[in-house]
Amino acid sequence: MDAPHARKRSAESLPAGLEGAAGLTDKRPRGRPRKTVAERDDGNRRVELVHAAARLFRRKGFDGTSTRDIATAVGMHSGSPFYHFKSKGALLHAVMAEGMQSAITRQTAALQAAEHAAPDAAALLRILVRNHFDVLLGPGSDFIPVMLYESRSVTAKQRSLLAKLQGDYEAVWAPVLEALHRQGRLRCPVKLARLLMFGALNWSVQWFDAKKGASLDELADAAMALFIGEAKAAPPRRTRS
Amino acid sequence: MDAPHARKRSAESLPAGLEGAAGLTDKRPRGRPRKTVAERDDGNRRVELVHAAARLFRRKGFDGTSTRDIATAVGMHSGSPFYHFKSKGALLHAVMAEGMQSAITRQTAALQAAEHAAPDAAALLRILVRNHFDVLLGPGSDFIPVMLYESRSVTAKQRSLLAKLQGDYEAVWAPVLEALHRQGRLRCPVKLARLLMFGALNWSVQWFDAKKGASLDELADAAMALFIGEAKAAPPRRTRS
DNA sequence: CCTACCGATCGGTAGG
DNA sequence: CCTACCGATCGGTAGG
Repeated sequence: MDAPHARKRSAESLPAGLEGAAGLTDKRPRGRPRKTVAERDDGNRRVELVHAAARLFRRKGFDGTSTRDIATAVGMHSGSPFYHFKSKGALLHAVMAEGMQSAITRQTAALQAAEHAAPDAAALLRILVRNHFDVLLGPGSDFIPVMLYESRSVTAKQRSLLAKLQGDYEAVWAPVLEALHRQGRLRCPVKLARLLMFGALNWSVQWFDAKKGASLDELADAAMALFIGEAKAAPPRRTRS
Repeated sequence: MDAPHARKRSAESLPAGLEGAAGLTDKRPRGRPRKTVAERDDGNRRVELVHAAARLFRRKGFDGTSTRDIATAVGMHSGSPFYHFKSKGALLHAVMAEGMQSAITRQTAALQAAEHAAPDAAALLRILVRNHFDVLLGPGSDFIPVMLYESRSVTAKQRSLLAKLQGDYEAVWAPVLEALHRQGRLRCPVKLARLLMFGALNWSVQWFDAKKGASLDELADAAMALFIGEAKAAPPRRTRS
């Protein structure tokens, strides 16, 4: 009978590039060193736990996932996650907060980079929409779906912390939507427009299939066409129906 | 110590009008009679269970609701729901299937009634959208939200049964959306338009608050304006910004 | 539909 | 981070 606690590294929960080099040789030149006395992996195991929790919470839901599931996924035993997180709910909050932080950073950077070249509000919206789809549906993106669909399991204190992050995320969109509204291209109160648009985008988590159907670019085009009646700045051809 | 199984009728789970008369007097003229030997309440208790399950599944989720919760809500003891349903999952399926049947019937009837008077595609879409909001957010509407947000807990066989109902529901919308697309008022592939629009509508379950903010009519107006750029057939005034 | 119950599983903890 | 464990709760059932 094999030892049930054989350490299993989950490659997919690590940033690309961190794996690969290590593991090819026994020497592990600069990778994680052999564990020595009084030396711990510090935050690394914590990061692995958060990634595993995100994947499981998304697939099975918060209530449907046991802390034992999460422990097994990173090669720990049942009680060990509580060495890193004081409760299952704290793990959920870590998933959500990290997902929001990452999304905010990403959208802010994309917008700032684009504003140098194309100060057109529709083009900026398209960037936000396209990135939003990537955050929701791209590879390794379990954090935001968990944030969106497991909010019921969050405590009141956690909820108020997350509300601040959600406000920051919305604040990135606000000036773009207001500009479009001023131009008459968004024919709808801005606040309701945002809620309805976020719904249209977020719902894709329920039906999107990466292996068939539209690509994320096509999704973004369709959403833009639906919301403000134009897919791109310069449509390659015009179809007459 | 009171008997823990004092029968508690849950008034809110009954159609309006069924309660009220009964309960005011001890004679219960025509209401549910005293239970006599070999006489059961037949389907009534079953209906109560489905309603209580819908409410609890919506508020706490399928995994977060125990069959004991449901039993207590209708004044039963822990094992009794399994006299009516063979499993917790069967109760979930009953909630979803009943919700879909009801929504399909409602939308079909509304569309048929309207087609006599106003064969305008935009007006028909507005009816579908308004009714959809009512099904999602109106009083006593827990069934469809459960259908939408607890699909993860459904078995493969149940999923295929529900997929047929979902297809029927989509079929009600299809001709309206196709007409709008032909008229150039829906600038987006019809299939993607349906998915994005349903998302925009369904997401309202997450943020709508009946006690503040927009009414269901205002929501429908905003959605119509966002999707096809017109809120009503004859806008009362035009705002220039 | 109640009573009484079962085996399984769960979040979490003490102590090392 | 493992070992060993606890009390609570869960879906479900037999037998009436």
